Amino acid sequence: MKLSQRGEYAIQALLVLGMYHGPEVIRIKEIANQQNIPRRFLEQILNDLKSGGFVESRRGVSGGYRLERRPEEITLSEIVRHIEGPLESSDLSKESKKKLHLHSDEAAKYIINGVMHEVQTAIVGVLEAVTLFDLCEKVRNIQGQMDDQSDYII
Amino acid sequence: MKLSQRGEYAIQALLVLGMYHGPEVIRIKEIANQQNIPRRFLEQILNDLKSGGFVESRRGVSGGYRLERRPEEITLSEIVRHIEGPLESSDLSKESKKKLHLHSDEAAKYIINGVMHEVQTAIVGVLEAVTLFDLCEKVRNIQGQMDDQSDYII
DNA sequence: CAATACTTGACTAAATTGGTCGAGATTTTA
DNA sequence: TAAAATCTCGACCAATTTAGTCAAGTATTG
Repeated sequence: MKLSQRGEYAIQALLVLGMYHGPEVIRIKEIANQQNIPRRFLEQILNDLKSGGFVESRRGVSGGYRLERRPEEITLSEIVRHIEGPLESSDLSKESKKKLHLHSDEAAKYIINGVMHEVQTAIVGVLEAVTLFDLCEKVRNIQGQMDDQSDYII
Repeated sequence: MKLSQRGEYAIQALLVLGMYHGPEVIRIKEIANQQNIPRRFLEQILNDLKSGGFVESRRGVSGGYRLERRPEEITLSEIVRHIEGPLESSDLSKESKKKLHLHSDEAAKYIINGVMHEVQTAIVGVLEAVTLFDLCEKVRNIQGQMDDQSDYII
């Protein structure tokens, strides 16, 4: 599984909002600059994240975005699911009654689908376990290392 | 992760070849009919599988395809990797020296990449553990169930 | 040599991806 | 209250990928 550019940008944006999480709002332009994301594209993405209940916005001259929920309550699987579409496709193996009326191509598809469902479960397992907060921590960690060197640029 | 149609067809085709594995060769048309795969498209796919070392072919009037290796030696991860491209993208976290010269967008990308690498490892873990032989067994199983009912069609 | 089957490479239509853009609606602040 | 800054909404667009199709060729068998 590879993340689409859109997906990566979405997580980057949420990461910024997570790092500076508080009552204050952050302008789209700041996020775009800091993360080097095309501004207009980011608008679209943040809008999408808004309708997904991840962020809320304020309009007007001192407007911007902030997280709607706390970083520790936002899991990566939710984000990816919202932005890239469903992580799990319908599991045919649940409909075990139909199992007895399969043509041989259906049998093959059925079996393959079963394995792919295992794969999806594994993916969700990983993504479920990581919260936005976790990601922020990691970023803080490597930024801490950078402080030790004191030759970095932000 | 979702399989492309091409990927699903490839596995279906290999499954057929696995089920009837032996010295004999199976015609493309039979596979196409049995699995309901567009014939011309399947040609392309089998060709690809051939160059990947999964199948071998015989030309001429009694030609066809057969597995080049035994079903128990072909793992799903190999198939998917060959047909859908690399399962694992380069792991930035291995290059741990660079870790100290990251702009903040690079830091974010770096962290995200790390998690996605975990995801890929999980995916490979599942696919690695399943051989073509395993899939054949499963198909035989549900076909056995169908025999018990004796109202199925092939 | 005729029929059958794989081989190769070009071609195409439709969907997806990665953006861009214009015009409008809101809110702040001078 | 008007200007300026900011989000909002939907349409638009080019490039890439996906899912096939097709024609002409090569090999093998009977």
